Order: sequence, then structure tokens, then C-alpha cells
Amino acid sequence: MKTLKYSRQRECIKEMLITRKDHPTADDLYMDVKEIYSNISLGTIYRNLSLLVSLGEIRKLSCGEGADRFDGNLTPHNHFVCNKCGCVKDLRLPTFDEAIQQAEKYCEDSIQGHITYFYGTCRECKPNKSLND
Amino acid sequence: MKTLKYSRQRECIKEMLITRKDHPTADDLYMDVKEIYSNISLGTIYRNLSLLVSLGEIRKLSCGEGADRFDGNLTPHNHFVCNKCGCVKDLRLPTFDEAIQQAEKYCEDSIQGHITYFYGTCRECKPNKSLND
DNA sequence: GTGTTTGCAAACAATTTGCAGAATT
DNA sequence: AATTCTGCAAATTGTTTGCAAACAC
Repeated sequence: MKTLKYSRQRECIKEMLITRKDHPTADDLYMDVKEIYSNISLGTIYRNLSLLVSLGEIRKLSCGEGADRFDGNLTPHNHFVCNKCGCVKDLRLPTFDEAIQQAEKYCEDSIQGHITYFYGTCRECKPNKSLND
Repeated sequence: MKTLKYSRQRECIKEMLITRKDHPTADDLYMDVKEIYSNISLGTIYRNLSLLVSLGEIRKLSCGEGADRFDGNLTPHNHFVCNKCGCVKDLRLPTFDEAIQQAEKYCEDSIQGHITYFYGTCRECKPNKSLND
């Protein structure tokens, strides 16, 4: 009985999330959307984010530090979390993705998806590195 | 200047965590330890868990639902999270672990570790399955 | 004795919820 | 008209912190 109705706020949240290439928290998105719908509330942000997650339109990342983050990119990819600056970057690892699919066959529980977080120090936070920063 | 001093509470927490094969939350451990040190406080549990994590003696799991969980098993393994009952199980996938190591070489950020969560429906929650439940 | 750890309670951060009114169909 | 969605504020959950007393070295 629960029909989904259009909401401009929800559209805006999703649009903002897709536009940003980083992985914003609910509060980050709240700031963004507030520039357009100045009286939007944080509750609406949270409600719509969890709705979009359950619809499979976006993804939630729980990196272990601070607030959850959200990702509008549904293509298979992984995440790198810097344990110095806390940034979260996309990480494309095709060979790894293959291995995952293979791995899922061996499992007796039915796997529907997976999230991998790589932890380390990002190149910006690693001062003694002679690479093109 | 910060020397580590022995604490029976910390030992007990670690012991409990290693004994349990599941992945308890701070509150689960609080209940466990309370049976032995009846007036231990939840703050002590949290303080020691984060200390043990930073010492690398245990691991923290943030599965995306509810409280963080903790794992005393340091051997390389992965985790399966049931999105029906919320249980978290160990998942050994040797071929997958190899792929991870390979993947880490391709990354320009220095990776120090990784955590993978597989999501799905566990065999206990999947009723229409003709396996030995 | 010095420095670390504890229990307790209060503080804090992130997220969820109840409700009356506004928006969508 | 019926139902869903919103803004607001209060409630809830998970975790951290300040402090005086207890403990370890």
C-alpha cells in the first residue's frame, strides 16, 4: 500500500550526491541542499537517504570513523579510507572485482553484495613520497 | 611517556572477545564482563576496546547497521552480514585474500589493511532452501 | 609516590521518530 | 480526498569525556 510520491527535496538530494565525486555525510548534503531549499531539515535528509538506500539507488558507507557516508556511484568499485585525514576515495580494481565474484560462488549463504574498505595513508598525507602530488 | 599498565578488566574483555566466536558489540561484552566484574562500567569497556584496537590486538567492524562490533581473530578473513537477522559470520576465502594482496600493489596510496563485508541472506534466514539447517 | 585505569554520570554525536501541516497524486 | 512527505523538535542510540578514587608499578 505504500506508493512512492515525488518529492523535490529527494530529487535534489540525489542530484547533489551524484554531482559530488566525494562521499558526503548526511550533514554535508544538508549544507548543499540548504542552498536550494533553505528550510530543509536534517530529518528529511536522513529519511530520504535511507529510502534511497533501500531502493538501491544509492549506497551507504560505514567506514568506522565518524558519520556514515553516501555514494551515488552504483558501478562496482571499492573505497580507500585514509586514516590520517579521513578522506574516502574511489578505488577501481578490476582483478579484485573478478575475485569477489568467484568468491561469492563458494559461499553457502546467498551473497547479494559486498563492500570493501581499504585503509592506509593517502598520498597527500604521506609527506616523504617522491611522487607527483 | 604513556606506559601501559595492567588491568584485569582489560584482560577480561580481551579474553571474552577471543572466547566468543561471534562478533559482539561493546554492550554484549559489557554483559559478559559484568558476570565477573559486576560493577564494571560501559565506559571502561569502550575505553579498553578502542585501546586494544589501536594496539592492533583486536579489530573493529562497522557493518552499517547498529553498533560497531569487535573481532578478536586477527588471522586474515572476511565477514558476511545477514541483512535479515543482522548476524555477522566469518568467511574464509583464500583466493579472495590473494587477490587483495595483488590489488594493493596497484594502488598509489599506501594501503595498510582492508575490511570486506559481504551482504546477503544467511542460510538460517533463507527458508526455501533444502540444506541441512 | 607517580602515572594509569576505573566507575560513575554527564556530555556529545549521529540518527530516528511523532506530529501537524504542506505537497503530490 | 487520500496518502505521502516535510519541517520542527524532542527522543533515542551509540560513544566519549571529566573527575575523584582505586590500582599498578
